[in-house]
Amino acid sequence: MKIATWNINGIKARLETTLTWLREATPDVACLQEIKSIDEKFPSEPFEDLGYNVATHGQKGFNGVAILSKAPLEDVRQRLPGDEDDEQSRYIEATISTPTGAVRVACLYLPNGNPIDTPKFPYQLAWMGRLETRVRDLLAEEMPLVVAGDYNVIPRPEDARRPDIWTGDALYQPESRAAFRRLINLGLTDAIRATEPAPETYTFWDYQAGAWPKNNGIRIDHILLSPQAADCLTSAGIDKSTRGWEKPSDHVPVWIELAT
DNA sequence: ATGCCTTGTCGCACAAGA
Repeated sequence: MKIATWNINGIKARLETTLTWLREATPDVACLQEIKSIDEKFPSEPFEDLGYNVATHGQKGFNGVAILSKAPLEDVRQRLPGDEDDEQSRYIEATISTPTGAVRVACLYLPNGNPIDTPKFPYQLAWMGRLETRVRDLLAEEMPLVVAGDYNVIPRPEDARRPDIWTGDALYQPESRAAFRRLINLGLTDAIRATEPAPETYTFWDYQAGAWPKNNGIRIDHILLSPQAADCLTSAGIDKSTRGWEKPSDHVPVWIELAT
């Protein structure tokens, strides 16, 4: 079973690109972030034509997440628990059944905490605390769990081409990196790290200042696996070439293959 | 230090992204 995640930066602007990638990569499950669309306006039909079931949690203009799955989506849950006043659409979960058992897939778009001297940074940290609580609860169910998405966290210096330029950025603050480590320390496996990809392969390159041609990238899109899922991990990768396509997203897809 | 691009918005400039 191939499970992928991609921050597409707008479904309206990226529909054809997303469809092209799906035809080439043929993931069984695709977690999408920043759909920037309300649920009613999400173009489900072209994805259904490719054989996908669609579950979305969108909002107007910003944010928004979706899960596409060739197998039926069960027990879909929208919103991250822990703050009833949080109006931002950044989280959706579903169970996907396979012949050998079920996998719980969580698709997230973790808040970008910038600028760090505004309420956005504590919102990011609080959101990460809620995520830790939710993952702890899901781990207790002992079902294979895949937590995939745009984490907006650079975990380590080697996850940036130039870590020095990120020192004042929310993505690279000691607090957000510590929160990411706390998540990992619940017992999750970072699939890309576990499979030792080529060095200096990132998942995001800014549109500005020639970041892509200079390979001035960062690794902020991650797929974290529970022990039951990590036991099934056979390969993982980053579809870097999509960044060079026409009208690209600034993120590229990350994927895993599970032997289920 | 800031903008550099890109997207979406009841556009005609601005917010937000990272």
